[in-house]
Amino acid sequence: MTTGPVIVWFRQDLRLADNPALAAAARSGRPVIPLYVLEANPASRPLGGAARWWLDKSLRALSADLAARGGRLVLRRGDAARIVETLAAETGASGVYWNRLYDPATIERDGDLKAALKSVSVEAASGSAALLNEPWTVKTGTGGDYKVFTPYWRAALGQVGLVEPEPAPGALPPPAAHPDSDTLDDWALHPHGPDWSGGFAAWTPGEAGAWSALRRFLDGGLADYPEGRDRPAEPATSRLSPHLHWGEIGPRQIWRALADHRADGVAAEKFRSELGWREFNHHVLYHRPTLPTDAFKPAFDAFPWRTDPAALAAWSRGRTGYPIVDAGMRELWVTGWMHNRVRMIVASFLTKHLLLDWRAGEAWFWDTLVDADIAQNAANWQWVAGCGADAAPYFRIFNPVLQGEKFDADGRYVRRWAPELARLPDRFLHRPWEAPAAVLAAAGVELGRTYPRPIVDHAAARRRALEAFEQIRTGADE
DNA sequence: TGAAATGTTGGGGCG
DNA sequence: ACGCCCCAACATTTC
Repeated sequence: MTTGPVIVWFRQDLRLADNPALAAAARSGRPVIPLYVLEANPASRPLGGAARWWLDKSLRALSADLAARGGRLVLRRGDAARIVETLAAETGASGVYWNRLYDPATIERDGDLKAALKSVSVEAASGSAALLNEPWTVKTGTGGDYKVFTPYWRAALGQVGLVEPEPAPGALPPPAAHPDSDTLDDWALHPHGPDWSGGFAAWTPGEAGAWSALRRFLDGGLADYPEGRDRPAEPATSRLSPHLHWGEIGPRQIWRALADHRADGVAAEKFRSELGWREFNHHVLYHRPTLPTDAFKPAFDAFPWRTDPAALAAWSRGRTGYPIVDAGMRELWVTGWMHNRVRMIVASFLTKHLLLDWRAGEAWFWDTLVDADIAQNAANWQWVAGCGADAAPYFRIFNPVLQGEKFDADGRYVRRWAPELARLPDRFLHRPWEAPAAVLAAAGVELGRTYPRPIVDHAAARRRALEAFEQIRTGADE
C-alpha cells in the first residue's frame, strides 16, 4: 500500500468546503498537493478576458485559504494532462483527485487522463462539486434525457438534498518537498496595457466573497425577489453566477443555506428554480455535446443569419441607439456582468432586430462575462434565439422600448450606464428619437453625435425577423 | 421569462 | 327611455 501524496487538481471548484476531491485527499491521511493548471491548449475553450481577471483573484484567495491550513498551491501552465502526469511522477503521488466538469471536450480529456494514471498505478478519482444532480442521473420514465425544463425540474427536485455539503478540511499535511510552482504574477491574468478592470472593483472573487454575496442576498429577504429580479436597477438578484461558475460556492451549499434560512414560499421556490435552470442547462449540454456550436433544433441550421460587422460592433459596444440595449452592453463591458433581464433584451435584439447569429453574441459574452460558462452561455443564447431546448418561441421579439419602460420605468438603470441621456425626462428616456428638438436640446442630447440614432427601426426589424423565421418555419417551432 | 393585431364587451354621451 | 355610436379596457389570436 502506497503512502505517496495525493494531488488535488482544482479546476472550477475553487473552494475548501463542500469539495469532495479535497475532502477525500484530507481524509486519506497522506500529504496533499493542491494544484491549479493554466491550460495552454484547453480541452474546451481559452478563457475570456473577464474570466482571466476573475481567476487571478480567485486563485489568490484559494492560495491564502490553503496556506492557512498548511497547504501550498502549486501553479503550473501547459498541457493539463501532461502536467498532472508529470507532477504525479515527480512527487511519487499515489493518487490524483478532482471534481468533474461536464462539457464534452473536458469529459473526454479527463477520461483519457484517468486511464493513463491508472495504467501507471496512480489512483485517479473524481467527485461531484458543481451540481445538485449529476446530468446522467435525472431520467425520464423511459430512461431518456429531458428536453423540457418543467418535467426535468420536477424529476430533479425529487433527488435533491440527498448529499450534504462537507465542511472544509482542518489541516492539509504538506509533502516532504514543495514542488516547483509558477507565481500568479508570472501568469499576468490581470489585464495590463491597458488595465480595463477598474469597473470590476465591486466583485470579491473567492470563497469568502461568495459567502458574503449569498448572505447579502438572504439577509435582504427574498420577498421582493420574484418582482425585483426583473428590475435591473434593483440589487434584487443574488449575483452569485461568477461564484458558482468558479465553484467558490456550490449549489448544495446554497440549497442548505436556503433551508437553514427557512426560505420557503413562492419567492424561494422561484430562486431555487433558477438553480434548476442551471442544472437543466448542464443536463442538456451533457446529452447534446454539440450545444455550444449547433442549434438544438436542427431546423435552425438553415436560418438566414446576416453578416454585418458594423452592426455587431455597435451592439457589442452599446451604440445601437436603443437605451436599454446600450445600457446593458455597457454594464457588461464595465463590470463583467449584466443583469438577467437585460441579457434577454440584448440577446433578443442581436438575434432578431439585427438578425445576427447567436454564436456571435455568445462569443462576445464569453470574452466579457466574469460568469462565462459553456453550458449556461450556449443554452441561454439558444433559448433566446428560439433554437434551444424548451426555448422561447422565435416570434417572441422583445420591444426594447416597452421592455425599458416596463422594467426601468424610472430610468435609473439607463441613466447610470448611458449618462449622456441622463437629463432626458422619463417620458423620452427609452425613445430619445421621439423627443422634440427642444427637449433634446435642453437635455444636452444631440442625436447622431452625443448618442446614436437607432441603427434599425423596430417595426421594420420585427417584420424582417418574422420573414426570416418564415423561411425555416416548418418544424422549427414544435 | 412578448408584442401586435384582432375581437369582444360595456359604460357613457347623445340624439 | 331607447338605440346608436364611440372607444377604452380587456380577451383572444397570431406572429
